[in-house]
Amino acid sequence: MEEDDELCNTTLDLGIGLKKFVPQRDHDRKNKHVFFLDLSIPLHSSDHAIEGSGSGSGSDSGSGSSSLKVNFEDHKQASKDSVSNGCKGDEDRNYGRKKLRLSKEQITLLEDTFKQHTTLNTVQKQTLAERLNLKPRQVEVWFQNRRARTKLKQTEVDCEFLKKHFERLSEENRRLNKELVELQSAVKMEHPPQTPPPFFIQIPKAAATLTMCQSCEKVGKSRGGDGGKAGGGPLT
DNA sequence: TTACTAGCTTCAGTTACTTCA
DNA sequence: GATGAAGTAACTGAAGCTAGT
Repeated sequence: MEEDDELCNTTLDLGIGLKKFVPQRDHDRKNKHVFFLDLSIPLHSSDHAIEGSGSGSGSDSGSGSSSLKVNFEDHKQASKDSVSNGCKGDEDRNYGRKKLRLSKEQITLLEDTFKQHTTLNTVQKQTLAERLNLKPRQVEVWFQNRRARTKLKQTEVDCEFLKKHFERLSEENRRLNKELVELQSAVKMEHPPQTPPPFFIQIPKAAATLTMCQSCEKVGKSRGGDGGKAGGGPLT
């Protein structure tokens, strides 16, 4: 019943289809066609997804015995001492591409900053980079990836919500159809000769042949059921 | 005013690397 | 120790915006 309450307090405004991407920020004015799943749902879970997600994979790992361990340990120490940036190579374009593992402290500060604003201007980026002993480019990349993770997480939450809502509507549709059939048979009993033409409420074809995005499939699989997978036809 | 260009930013998609079971 | 999956830092390319010419 908690779900019911949640639904009751929720405004649903959704659409699935192909449309022009509507820019949400001044600097985000791409006008390309994208597949969208547009929801205006104030979900508690959404907030959680944004606040509690990402980068939580214990980056402060002290294990490992490769030569890189030295770098990580050095970096950990360095970030504590604010001496080294732990960055390998002089170029941003690092062809060796040895990956830096950000320290716990660095991630904490990045996360805190991200909670305040998900994009940084040049000054903010520079300042943060100095505080973290990283290059501005690294801060920029982290924010890019963080935004991507947030978006993915949000999409998963939205898909999950849509799935539940669809199931709820399907159930209601079944119930109403059943009720209709019962009423029709009752009317038939009373007025056998003048039977009105029967009509049925059907689930829209498009809804019945929804193609699941990867995120939804993931969620569905992780829940162990059939995931509410409904057909395989592409959306039109 | 319009057209072009350079420099910047963002995003989506991908790659490469690390960690862990 | 080998291996595959998951997580994520870093890269690439496309596209939009702005300022300068």
